[in-house]
Amino acid sequence: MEPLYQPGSVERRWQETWESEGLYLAGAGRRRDESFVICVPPPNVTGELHMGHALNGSIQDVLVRWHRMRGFDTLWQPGYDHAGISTQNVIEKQLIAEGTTRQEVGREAFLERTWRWLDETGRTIMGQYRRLGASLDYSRERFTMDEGYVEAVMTFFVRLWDAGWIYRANRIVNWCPYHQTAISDLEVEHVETDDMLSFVRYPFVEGDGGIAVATVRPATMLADVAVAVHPDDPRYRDAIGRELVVPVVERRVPVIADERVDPAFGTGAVKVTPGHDPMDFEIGRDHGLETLTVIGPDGRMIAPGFEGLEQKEADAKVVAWAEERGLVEKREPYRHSVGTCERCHSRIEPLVSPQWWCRMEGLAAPALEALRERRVRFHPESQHRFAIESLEQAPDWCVSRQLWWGHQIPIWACPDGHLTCAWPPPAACAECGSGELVRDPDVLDTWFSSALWPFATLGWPAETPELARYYPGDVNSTAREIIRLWENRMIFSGLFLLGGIPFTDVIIHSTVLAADGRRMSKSLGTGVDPMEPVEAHGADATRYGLLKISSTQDVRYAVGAIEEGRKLANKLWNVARLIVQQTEGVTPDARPTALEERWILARLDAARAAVEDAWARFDFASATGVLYHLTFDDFCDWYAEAVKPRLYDGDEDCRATALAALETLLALLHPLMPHVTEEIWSHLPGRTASLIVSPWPEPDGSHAASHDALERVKEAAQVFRRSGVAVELASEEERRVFAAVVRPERRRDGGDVDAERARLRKEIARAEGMLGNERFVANAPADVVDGERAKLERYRRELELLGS
RNA sequence: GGGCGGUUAGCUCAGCUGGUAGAGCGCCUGCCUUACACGCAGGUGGCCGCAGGUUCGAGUCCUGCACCGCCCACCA
Repeated sequence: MEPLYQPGSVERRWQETWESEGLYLAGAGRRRDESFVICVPPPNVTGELHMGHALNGSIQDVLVRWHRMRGFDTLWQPGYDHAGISTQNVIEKQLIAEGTTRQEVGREAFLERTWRWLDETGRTIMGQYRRLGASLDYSRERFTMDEGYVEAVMTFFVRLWDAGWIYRANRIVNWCPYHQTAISDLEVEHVETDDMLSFVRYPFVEGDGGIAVATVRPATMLADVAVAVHPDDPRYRDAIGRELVVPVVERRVPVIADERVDPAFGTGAVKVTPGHDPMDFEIGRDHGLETLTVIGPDGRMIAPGFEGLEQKEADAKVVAWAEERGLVEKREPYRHSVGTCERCHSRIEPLVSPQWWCRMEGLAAPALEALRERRVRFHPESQHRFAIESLEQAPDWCVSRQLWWGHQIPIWACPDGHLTCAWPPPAACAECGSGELVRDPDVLDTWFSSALWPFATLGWPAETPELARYYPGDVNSTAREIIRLWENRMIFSGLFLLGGIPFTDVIIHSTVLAADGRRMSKSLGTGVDPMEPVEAHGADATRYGLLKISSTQDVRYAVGAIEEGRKLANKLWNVARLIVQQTEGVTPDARPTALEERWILARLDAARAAVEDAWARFDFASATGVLYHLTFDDFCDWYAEAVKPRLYDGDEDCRATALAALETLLALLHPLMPHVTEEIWSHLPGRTASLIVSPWPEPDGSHAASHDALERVKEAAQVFRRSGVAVELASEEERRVFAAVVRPERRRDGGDVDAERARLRKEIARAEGMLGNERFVANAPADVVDGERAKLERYRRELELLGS
């Protein structure tokens, strides 16, 4: 064992060993009937591990390893998401770079190419999880487009259809002109954008004057079917019911009244364009207006006379036309937020198009009940409330996407237009028996399949032994932004399809921001690859650091925390060297014969309880803190220092206990820092089984009383080190420990006695002040008052020892 | 515009149901003491964002204000 712990080679070696010896497999080390199940949030097949994954992986691995040591039948389910739009984006970019398009290549060839690319280049994240030491059961890796998984997705859709919750509707959707597909509200990213706001007057058909409207998109005037004003707006009250002429197209449109119009914005009058604006679509629907379309699926104009123009060109043409006729009142710069596609950042085009929708009431109700009854609990509590609110307000789910990469919708149409929804693929139309069926070209929203992850990975809809054993699971851990997209949908689909919740606890972990507080993002260049600290400081250190900084809110990435982890690993390694070197041929055995032995066993016991409590509350930062101070302060700086002379002397009880105490320390640290603890474990005498499947330490409350005695020694040592004055100790044992810790050769004479006296006088004055306050003594809890009395007494005693 | 959270030592952050402020890093002073200089011992450093209130006592509870984040939202 070298003095400097080198994580790199050690960690890789153990990662290979653990996996090849089957210690990551579900059920490894199982000693009891209960199971503990977590499924990893399936990362995109095309993705790389980012800091959020690394934190989340650390969280899940700690819980899995802890439960495995406690004897649970653990399963940590790995796998990937096919990530419809994201993956298709990658392949489409490649095609464009090659001078072609997906349309030219064709659907079949495109899909073939995607599969080939995935096999060659995708699926890198599970390798990175391995390097982090994540003990997933890699033998069970699943993919949302696996043959069996497709069965699950199709079955889900058919069940929804049979329940009557799937319907087709022509609605205005968020249309991405680049991907040429509808995307959900949740996939739209709003960005502040600078635009021009144009005020254009629409003349009355009869009589003079007109009404001016404000618009940032003059081109959409071509599809205007009305002008709306607020019913109570005095400026326009008389205009309601009159007709206006839309410039350029010279269409006659009515002035209508609608409460959704904000009188304070612009001119207080809104042009109504149901075909190209979400609010206008609703107003149009409610007033029975026609829906006109002047923009095509590629975002270019299709209006007569404007065909093929970019919208900006069309805007200019329309404004020019109106300006020539003196209808433009003014144009001014205007900053507002514009929806963009979160994948390609194209400006979202609100377009009316036919899509498949899923009604939410029937799905949401049981999930809401489960949340309100806390059968599923989100942590922290604020996220629990958010999950409930999101479900209460969940709008119908647009499940169709005009993509190729994904699960094609299992609906077929016959020449007469009858629809058949079935799986496996039907041979004939369910209504007329026609065999000429054409399948709907759309695919399902990616989240439609992710919603099934906790049970589709276990073989559902087949009734597999895994499903019986591991469903429902226990914990799900994920990022905040995914609560509505994923968590809520897993809960309602589990309830709908299996009649039971998929897990009981949802951990919403911190978002890891860059060190300067900005978001970690590739485009900003603020991202940090988690493999960087793993290579520099080790996987153990990285896990430690990430959990140390984690909290219930966003946190800043701090290398310092990871360096602290590296120091902890090194410290542990070295104290183990000390003990291992002095205990050749000794059998570990806790023999609490001396004070320092009893004390460290009590400290280990207390730390075990604190750590268990913190893990169980998902308070990962507290747990790392407890383990850090246990190792540095208690084990190394006090216990190891106190015990050294007896260890060198060959005291058998001391040596056997030191080994036993070290073993307990290693076990407590293992879920957090598996590699360094396993490496040390392997150097201990008589060790054959891996620490992974070794039992978690049992409670042992028998030594708690030694605490006070050692605290007295600590105080005496501190006073001595500060002032050079030796405080008298009561027992032989205490004096022995004192002598071991404050070694004679290190004693220095003198010390700053005056400073120490001044400090004590100050403390005494403070305590006397408090105890002199009658109301304090009368109202404060007894232990607080007693604590102050004890402090006061001690300070006086110490002051006396220093002499005045 | 709505909702949630933050403001504590130079930096990053802990402080549970109110009891008189802590950690790590940094800085200062000693130490290469045969486990570890990725170390040991000791120390410096805070009107706990601002203003009120409740209380014997307030980072801790209440009210208002000021900044800073995040999420959500159809303001043309």
